Amino acid sequence: MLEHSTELDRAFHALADATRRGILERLSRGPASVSELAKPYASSLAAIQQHVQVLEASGLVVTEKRGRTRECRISSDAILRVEHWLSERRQLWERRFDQLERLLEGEGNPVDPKHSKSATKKGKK
Amino acid sequence: MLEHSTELDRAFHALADATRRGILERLSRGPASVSELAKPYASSLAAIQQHVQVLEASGLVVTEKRGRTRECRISSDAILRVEHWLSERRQLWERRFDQLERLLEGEGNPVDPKHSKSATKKGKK
DNA sequence: CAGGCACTTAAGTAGATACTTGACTTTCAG
DNA sequence: CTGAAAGTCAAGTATCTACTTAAGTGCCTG
Repeated sequence: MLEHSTELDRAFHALADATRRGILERLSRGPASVSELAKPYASSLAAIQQHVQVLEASGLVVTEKRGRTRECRISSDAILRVEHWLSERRQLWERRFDQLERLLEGEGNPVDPKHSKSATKKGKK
Repeated sequence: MLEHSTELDRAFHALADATRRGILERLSRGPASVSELAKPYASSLAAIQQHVQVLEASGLVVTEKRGRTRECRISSDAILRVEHWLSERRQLWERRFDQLERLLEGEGNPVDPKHSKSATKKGKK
């Protein structure tokens, strides 16, 4: 993977770091400046600013310069797009799994009880 | 971040690679062996196997050795946990945002039309 | 049981990453 | 105007990562 960085690449990469997730947690409680974001951490301000840049490049965070400070905010839209990618894959798999289960039940075969919970909550069609 | 790798760290890191996301997409359509997963890619089998190891370490994929092949499957549970982390942060932010908006409306102040869509769908209390 | 298939392990490498320190640039307060 | 505050930019460095090739290991098949 040394090539085209998609939005998802950047978003997941941004999320794959505990410091950046911590910044997102802080921002989920309201906007903050770079130095406010840096306070909980031992690292240098420059390090946190670089994290903010990564978050902004990923779209998960938007920022705006206000005088000599920079206001950082979460972008729900970008987070939603990541959530959707995940839930689509998961639902595709779960749907397939449930179909298979119904098929086995129809044939009278027993089903692995380890998974039966996800089967019992389907009332579709 | 050179220290404790949490489940989220590993999951997001696993997701931050297009090849691994491709593997997940393939697995969302059903289980597969390592060499089946490798087919669409130009890389060596060893490379794909390493990706599978990363995915398994993250919990997003579970595998089971069957004879001389290894069957790989998606774990919805692990994906769900990642989805939850994201949606909780997003919802926290959206709730805060909507509260602020209601507050401003109460004072008769205009609201940034760029965001008004998320304001109009709240009828709570 | 010989040979092959499907991984697995190991070692090595080029290219990212996360951090640091230090030098600016802007802005705002006095 | 002066200086401190809040960022920003630029190197430089220690790690990490994704890949590769080469050499196993264990399980079938003929």
